[in-house]
Amino acid sequence: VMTFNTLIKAQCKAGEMASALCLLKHMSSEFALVPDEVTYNTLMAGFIQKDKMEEALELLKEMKSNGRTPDTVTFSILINGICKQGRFEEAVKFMEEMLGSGLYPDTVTFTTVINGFCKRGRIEEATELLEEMRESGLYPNTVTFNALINGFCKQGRIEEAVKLLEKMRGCGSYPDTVTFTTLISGLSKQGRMEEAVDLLDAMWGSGHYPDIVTLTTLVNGFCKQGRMDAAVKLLEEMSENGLYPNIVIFNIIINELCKQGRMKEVVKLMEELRGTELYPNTLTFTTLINGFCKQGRMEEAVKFLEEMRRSGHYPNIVTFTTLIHGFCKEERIDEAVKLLEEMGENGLYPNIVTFNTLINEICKQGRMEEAVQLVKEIRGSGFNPDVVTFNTLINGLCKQRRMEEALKLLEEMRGSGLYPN
RNA sequence: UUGAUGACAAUC
Repeated sequence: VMTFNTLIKAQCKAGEMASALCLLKHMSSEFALVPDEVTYNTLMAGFIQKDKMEEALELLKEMKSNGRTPDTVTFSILINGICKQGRFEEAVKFMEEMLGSGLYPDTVTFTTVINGFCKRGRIEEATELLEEMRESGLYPNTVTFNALINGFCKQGRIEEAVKLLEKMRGCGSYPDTVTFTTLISGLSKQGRMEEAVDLLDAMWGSGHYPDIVTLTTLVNGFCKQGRMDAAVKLLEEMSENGLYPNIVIFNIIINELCKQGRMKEVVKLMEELRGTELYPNTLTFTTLINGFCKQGRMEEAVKFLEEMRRSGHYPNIVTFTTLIHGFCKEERIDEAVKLLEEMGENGLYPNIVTFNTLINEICKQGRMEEAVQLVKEIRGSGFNPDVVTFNTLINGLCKQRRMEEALKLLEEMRGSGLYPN
């Protein structure tokens, strides 16, 4: 069983859930092995990682009907799935249900929910949960604090994030490479590159050495500031420390070249990547496709979509939305619609960004009634309009001098817990 | 053998 669990885990890690399920079938049918808690937990975690909650719950059922009892790990996995969907009330309910079945949420369970709150910018609730955790006798660890620090950084609240370092020590945990990188990322996003580099320098003395993620974070920071030279210099320095560029670094550079409209160089770079160990991934291709879309060069964008598929990478929702936006911008609506249909055929569903893209297009055509109607439908299908949705609609109305309606939407926006930016 | 934290792509 352990052997199969290991194999199943490997498939899950590779995102090959169909093969993982295949292994589950085989272990009982061909080898008369009985899957255990670990088997099911592994599979459920694999599905959650791919945002496939339904399938995870299906496995939970199967697990129970095969006489296996969900344990603390099972609950943590499912709670993670619920948090990823932003359904925190249910997550908390799940934690209570745990207690009902004699299981106690542990540090990982709490950290999962704390991280969920942080990811959605709900820091205050995350902080409350930290207190609750301590009250119930559990010790937050480095991961718990890292999640919180990341939450503050993502909101641009770096000073508060730094303050958490002291609290961290007070709780007997210590910062690690992730802690430093999280702070460096926060500083970089604010354009505070000098401080970010200071922190990098401090890492060497702390015993928590920068890793490839730290490096990519800084390279991205420099590129976004338009300081490619600084990025390249850092890459050279770091290669002396044994840190070499990976595909993420190239994705960042490709993105920057695209932003500068240097498409010839990008295409050349892509060719140079062939025959190296750096394999372009979905993000590489999507970045490139976006570059061509932004230049209005849709034929080339589509050409790379095909190349992407040929090299075994599936376009995802971001890829499709990028192309749909590109076609809309060029007023080639028929082709945009065709892509929407193709998405469905590929088992991909529009997300809020896709909808915002469509709403924007409808607004630009001055069809405000239809735009508002579409938002209603989106709501009905379980999506929450976000800040961009409202901005798009408000902008559309303002362009038509329909200020009363725009102001009404502003209120509606506030009413649904969104902060106008 | 299973669960939580940091980097890169799309919309206003």
